[in-house]
Amino acid sequence: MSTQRQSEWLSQTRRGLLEIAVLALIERESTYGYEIVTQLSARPALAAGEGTIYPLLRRLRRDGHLETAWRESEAGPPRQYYALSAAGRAHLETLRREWQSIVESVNAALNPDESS
Amino acid sequence: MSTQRQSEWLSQTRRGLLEIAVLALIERESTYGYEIVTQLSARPALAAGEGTIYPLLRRLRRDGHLETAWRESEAGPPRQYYALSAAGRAHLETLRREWQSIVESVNAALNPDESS
DNA sequence: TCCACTACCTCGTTACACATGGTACTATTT
DNA sequence: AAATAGTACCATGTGTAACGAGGTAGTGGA
Repeated sequence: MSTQRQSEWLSQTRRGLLEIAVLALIERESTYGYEIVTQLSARPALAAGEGTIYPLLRRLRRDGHLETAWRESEAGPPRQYYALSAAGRAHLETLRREWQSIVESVNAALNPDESS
Repeated sequence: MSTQRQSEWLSQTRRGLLEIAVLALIERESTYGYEIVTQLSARPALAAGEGTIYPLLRRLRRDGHLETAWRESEAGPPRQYYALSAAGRAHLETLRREWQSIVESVNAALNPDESS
């Protein structure tokens, strides 16, 4: 498989966006790294390989936004499940607001004076 | 003045987004670096200092997306005006589409099954 | 003369996406 | 029994961009 080559612009833009997307996925349901990579690959704009997702997850845990628990799988190696901490939920709410603000700003720049 | 301290997340997320915003501003009307910094500072989500904008403009010119011309100012030092090249216009159209796709993907992740 | 504003620029730090490659367990095929 | 494919984790090196800090000039007013 291997994630297909993305445009350089997309690669740069994904920074931060992946964080909000991953937090949202985990908010929906506690899950693990490999599954997140698989889910994201369904959306080309957010598709990211393991070399991106695993470091991101460890970073979010390091910063106290995620809690982890090892759980066995019926078939295959054990999985490390991630869940939002209280701080993580608050963080996601902040990012939601900032994301909203970014979308408005970029759209405003793209569509000059959309009067009314 | 000096651009006020932004969140780390915003700083990372701005990558690429600044490019589309700056190209859109220049598409609207040929302008120069200092003016762009001033205009962006009106939108906190996209506010960026000179240390960010000037390198970005030079990068866009280097890649053939912008053309430049020095023009005198009635008061103050001369200004370097930027305008979109044909390649720059095409590039902006591509980014518009990719941006649209990103917004849809992130919103879909943030709002699970919004069944009409 | 000094200060503030305009307008350009460079450099060093830091952070992150990504490709590559590695380990290990399970299940299926030969 | 050995090989293969799929699952699931991880680490390292490279390249790029945002940002802060600092520097150079020109203009105009106190």
